[in-house]
Amino acid sequence: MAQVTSIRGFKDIVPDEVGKWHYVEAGARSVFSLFGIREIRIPILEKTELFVRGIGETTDIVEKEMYTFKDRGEDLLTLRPEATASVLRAFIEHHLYETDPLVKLFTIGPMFRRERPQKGRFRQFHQINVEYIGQDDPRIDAELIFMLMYLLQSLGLESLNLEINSLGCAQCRKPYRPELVAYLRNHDGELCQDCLRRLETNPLRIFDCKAESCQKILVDAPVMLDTLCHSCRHHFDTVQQYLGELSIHFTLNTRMVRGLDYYTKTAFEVTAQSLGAQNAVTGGGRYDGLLKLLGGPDMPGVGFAIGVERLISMIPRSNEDFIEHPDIFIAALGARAQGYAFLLAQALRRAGIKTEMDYSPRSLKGLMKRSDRLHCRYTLMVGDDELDAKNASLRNMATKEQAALHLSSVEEDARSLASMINGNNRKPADASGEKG
RNA sequence: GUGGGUGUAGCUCAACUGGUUAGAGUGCCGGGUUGUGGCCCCGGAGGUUGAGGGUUCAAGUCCCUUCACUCACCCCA
Repeated sequence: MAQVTSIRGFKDIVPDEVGKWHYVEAGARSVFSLFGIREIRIPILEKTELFVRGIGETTDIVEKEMYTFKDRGEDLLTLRPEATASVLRAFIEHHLYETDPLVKLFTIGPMFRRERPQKGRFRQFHQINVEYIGQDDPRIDAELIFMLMYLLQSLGLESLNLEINSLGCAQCRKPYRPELVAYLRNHDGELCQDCLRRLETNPLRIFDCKAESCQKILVDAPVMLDTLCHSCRHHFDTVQQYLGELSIHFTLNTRMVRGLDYYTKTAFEVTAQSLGAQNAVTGGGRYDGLLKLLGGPDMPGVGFAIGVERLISMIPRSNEDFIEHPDIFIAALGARAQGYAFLLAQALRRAGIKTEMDYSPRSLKGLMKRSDRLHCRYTLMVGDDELDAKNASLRNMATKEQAALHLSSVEEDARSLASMINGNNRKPADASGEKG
């Protein structure tokens, strides 16, 4: 039979890799709790309209990357390509703005975009998403960025570049856009094919173009930052001031634009060379008009998304560092001993001891070898003889020391093994403290 | 969607210009005297060489088609 394989761009996360995922998720959750950011869980499927309105009709995501299909009725549904639109939809739907002036939310989960896979880019990928909704004080932007950098640093990531920019508000953008378009029109002979197209759809993104000819033109192009209105200017200055006081190093990238239409004012990205062409670990920014656009109250918000696969690829530790090892392996020889081992294993697990055993009749050597391969801390050796003599031996795999264990009942044996193992588990300071 | 690169054992890779039964390391299973792991030694299992077709006395190797993976463009986390 021909085997069925996974879908292109959809990856399995195998057991050896899962440890890093737990590490990242646990690290994120612990930082979020310090900042009072609460979890929200939202559906993977939404009405297509949510993303069309939220992300923008002319964006690449909406135009050609979404997994959209017709439900049995009429509704067009889409597998979410990002989380912000859904989080805001839920925020509005549950009137969360009535609960607190500033609502801080995070969510972790898979996103879907039908792009050609490459390094750091998959069709199903995962994001850690944070949104601060309700207020637009520049200190909120600064805190969000501070929190993000603190999280990345606490996960052990190095050589990251934080870039920030301001995209202005609707008012100050209005005069800027025609100015930029006019400038580019004067040079349209030198623009690449893609940029000629962008000139019509979303001229801001020409700044992202990698073609040298285009970059040359952009050197003298008018920059958004120079045309910010008074309040946007002040907002951005304050963000930078506080980042400075928090010792967050950043570079001002006046040419950074984000790919989603909803961003306003503060925009930021964290990139890393080692990621290859898809070098952004994180991106985010402010989106002050988005809630209203989605039919909610006219409230400001700011947030970011971390690409979990990209983040994980940068963690400077091996998968093995995160693999959990069993406390004890029960090496049973003989049919009766195996029966005893089976019951003892369940009792030990109930007592909180990570326990392994083997269900096939193997030699003691084979059992020891398996215990070793699993990196068990102890091996309990018990054969039919020991069972009769009520005496098994417990081997410390690291020190090779063996101690005799008097057997009575399964429950009793589990209890004494558990206390022996937990006893040796204790740190010296703890142990001395409890001895008295 | 467009280009480049690569598909051989579970994993990492060999196999001169086409030439016997496609190899090695690692992992897995077993053994090295009776019941003690890591090191060493020996043995074993495991491949339709991604798939399909073609050229040839002969194809892992050459040609065509197709699929997958991968990197880049594009785009973004």
